Amino acid sequence: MALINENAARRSGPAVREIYDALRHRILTADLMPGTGMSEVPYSEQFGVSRTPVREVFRRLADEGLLRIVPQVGTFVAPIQLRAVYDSQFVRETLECRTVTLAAANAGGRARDDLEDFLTLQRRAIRDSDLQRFFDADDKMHTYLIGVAGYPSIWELIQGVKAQLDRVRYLSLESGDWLNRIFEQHELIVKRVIEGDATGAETAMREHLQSVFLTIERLANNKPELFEGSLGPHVSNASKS
Amino acid sequence: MALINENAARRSGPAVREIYDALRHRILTADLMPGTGMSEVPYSEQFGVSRTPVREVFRRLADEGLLRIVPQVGTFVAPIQLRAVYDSQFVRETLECRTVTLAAANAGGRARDDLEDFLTLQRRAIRDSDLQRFFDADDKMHTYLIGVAGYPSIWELIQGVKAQLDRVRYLSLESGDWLNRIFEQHELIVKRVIEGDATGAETAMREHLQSVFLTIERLANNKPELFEGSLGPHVSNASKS
DNA sequence: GTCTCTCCTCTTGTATACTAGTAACCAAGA
DNA sequence: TCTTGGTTACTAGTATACAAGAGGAGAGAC
Repeated sequence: MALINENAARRSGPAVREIYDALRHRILTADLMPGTGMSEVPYSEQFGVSRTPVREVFRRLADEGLLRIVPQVGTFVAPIQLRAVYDSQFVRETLECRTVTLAAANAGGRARDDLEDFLTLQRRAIRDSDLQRFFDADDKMHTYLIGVAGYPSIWELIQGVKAQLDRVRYLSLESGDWLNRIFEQHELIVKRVIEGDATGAETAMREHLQSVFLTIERLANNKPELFEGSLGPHVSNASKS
Repeated sequence: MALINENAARRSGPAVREIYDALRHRILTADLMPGTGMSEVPYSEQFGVSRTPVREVFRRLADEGLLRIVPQVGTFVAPIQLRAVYDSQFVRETLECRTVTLAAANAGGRARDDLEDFLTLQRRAIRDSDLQRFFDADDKMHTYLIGVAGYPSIWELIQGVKAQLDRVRYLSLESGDWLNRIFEQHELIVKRVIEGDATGAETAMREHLQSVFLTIERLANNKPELFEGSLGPHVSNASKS
């Protein structure tokens, strides 16, 4: 699994790494829509390599829940499973709320400067309406906070889980005002971390992450064809053995 | 990563699945010690298959942090990285403490019966000194509690993270009295979940998981040659960009 | 004795050929 | 018209062959 080791596919040959990054990005940004057929041969031709590295990439993306490999039939872009999205949100929220608490306890003067730099980056990205750059700066800030908490490597794990959330985020194509609201939430988080207000930071982080989650539920209601599984909240399931 | 989709290697051909299970178990139980060389050819002969499925298994285990693939050189059983162990513990503790809180809120009459069944299984395993059976029942109970909380699929994620902890657990070869202590902790958790005492259940779970952690530090002190990286606790790292 | 260069062997990375299973299509019959 | 049978095309799974790099052993020079 992704924790522990540096980056997932980055250890392999250059072909694998490149193809992995490209395909993952195309899936997350919904350039490849859920359900799209993905058989190995066309992509090996497209990237100018043999089936082997493409196959390795497919396998890895399937492990991440982004592809679905059906033996002897084909490989398809996985539908967005609402259950998986809910679970991913739960994991991310639980871990990041805990780490931001620790971050607030740990943050020193240097962290203050660094965090303000991240906010500046985001402010500029909004000014230039550069969504990708904003998302990058967003990710970097979350990564940084987890590092300040003392557990930098778990960002890798969150990254994997977050893939499901990002897919929805890109699909919902949000703009303008929404970015400002996210940014204000970031400001509040940073403020409380710098102040050392652990409880307040946790609250701010939870509200932040949950507001992103609202986007998801809105999309699930508007475009149910992209999803698989019911929308209902989890029910206590005490009947399993 | 591993969340979202059912089991990791279970989707592949029978060869891959079988080899994956076998090798993973051998690594976790320290039958294959950290540092052992693992080149592809001998194992393909041993399992009577070609390099391809073995290679796929190696890559998957490398993703889990159990193998380390060095291109053009060889593949080795990964050393136990203390940092990774600490991080794994953090993730598991954070997630399971949260889920047990929810479980305590959700648990109904059926859960009560099921949980008591799990305890009975464990009691018998201890009576028979059957370590493997105890570990299995242990895992099943944790899985069940996460299911009651409403997020059954995140057990997959914890499972992956837990691999690092399990390696240490098997290496330290604990016995007798230790099992009883674990069992008592389980009893306390179950008791509080059934009572609906969310806070109490969380506390019990945290103490339970952290006690496993003590084992780790003991082993790290006794057999440092199996480990890689320093033993010190995490330090706030606010210097990263 | 020691250092260096070369070559050989072993490793993983990649390409290609072969196997086997699925599904869709089409035709023949009721 | 519907059903059923077989044929065909396509898929992923596996085996094997080849390429490229790392590392160690051994020979030679100093």
